[in-house]
Amino acid sequence: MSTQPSTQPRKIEIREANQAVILEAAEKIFAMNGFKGAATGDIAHEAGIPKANLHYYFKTKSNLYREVLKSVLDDWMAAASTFDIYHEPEEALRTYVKAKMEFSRQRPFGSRVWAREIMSGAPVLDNFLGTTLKAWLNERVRIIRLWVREEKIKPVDPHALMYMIWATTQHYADFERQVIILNGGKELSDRRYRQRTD
Amino acid sequence: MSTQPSTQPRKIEIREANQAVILEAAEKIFAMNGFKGAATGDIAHEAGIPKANLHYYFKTKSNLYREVLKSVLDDWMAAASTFDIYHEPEEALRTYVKAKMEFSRQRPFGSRVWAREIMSGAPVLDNFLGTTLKAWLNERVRIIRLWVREEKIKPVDPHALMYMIWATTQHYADFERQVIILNGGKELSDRRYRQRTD
DNA sequence: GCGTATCTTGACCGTAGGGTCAAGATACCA
DNA sequence: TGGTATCTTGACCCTACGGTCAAGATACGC
Repeated sequence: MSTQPSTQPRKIEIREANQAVILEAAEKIFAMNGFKGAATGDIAHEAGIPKANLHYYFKTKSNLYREVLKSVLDDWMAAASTFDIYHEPEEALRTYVKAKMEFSRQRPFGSRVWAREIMSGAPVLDNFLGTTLKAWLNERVRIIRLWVREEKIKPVDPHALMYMIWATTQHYADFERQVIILNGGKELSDRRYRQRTD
Repeated sequence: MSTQPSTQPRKIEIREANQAVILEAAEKIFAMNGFKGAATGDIAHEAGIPKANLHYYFKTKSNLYREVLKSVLDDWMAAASTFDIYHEPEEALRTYVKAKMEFSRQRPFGSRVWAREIMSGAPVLDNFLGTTLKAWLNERVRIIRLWVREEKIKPVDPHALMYMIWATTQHYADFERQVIILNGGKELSDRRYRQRTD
């Protein structure tokens, strides 16, 4: 992307490239220490730029934090949308769980930022949880209830099922350290969880 | 406890009472903001004492943090020990899951301190995870494998099963805010999870 | 009541951290 | 080649925070 001579829109590229670098660094530092515990200086250091430069692109720490969360949210919702690709319970759940596992594996830091945000009382995400996510969950709950009524799956509490999926998939991102230590450093296959979901 | 006139060991009582108050406040603040994000001033405020007094009982923030973790650990291990009360899978798992749910419900802050510690790379708990917990887990894994071999339960990956239990029970403490918002403020029964564990 | 040990607290210190600024460097367009 | 817009950065400011201190208050054994 940046190996081209110097023909196309450069200025914008600089801006976007820098923002991307900062966002990535921020995601990592926020994941490590939470919002209050994260230092903009540390983020800048992680991004390989001086602190003042970071503040040139993101006015405040809060702004930066919100941007990180927004970005994580997008991925989260993308994973969520896979729930509706298939109409049969087996396929739908399997696909969704797989997408969520992918998310945990590919954005462990983002996942942890999310977790920390919720643990802090969701000061920023509160609104999203109460509106978008709640609506999404209600719709999926409706679908699951339908499956149960049609006897396509064993009777389950839909909320409990969704929470269990979230909890388990998230566990591998958030508690990575614990899992790694307990497994003696090995990685895991994710096939098994999908079996247990229905 | 403190309504007695003034007959028994008072000095010690003062010390212990104050330490208890501070520890409780600390658990809450650490749960909210993590180790780096927590301010000793905030903890003191939460405990209703001046900051200097807090430092009289706990020399450093790290000391205090370690004490909180140790206390949480005790409860965690107590819950763990219920695994071995019964010898049949059904009872053993049911009891264990119930104990873990109780733990999540009664010490949500402690649970979050734990989670944050792990998410930060377990700087303090690292040693515990690698020794005590690992040993404990290995033994339970052995037991579960035995159950599978004896065909007492369906074949499962023991590690995956334990992680799922941990993840799900912990979810209710750590993501309390999310669960509450999504449920419109209602509490939950815990009966259902036990069913889904085997 | 007196002396000693413990406890309490406001004031203080040094460093760290969020954010600003103004002077220079770079890119781009004519 | 010059001019403008964007970018870069060291130095700086101010508040917050971890931790100390010393002077006073309290408890308690004698």
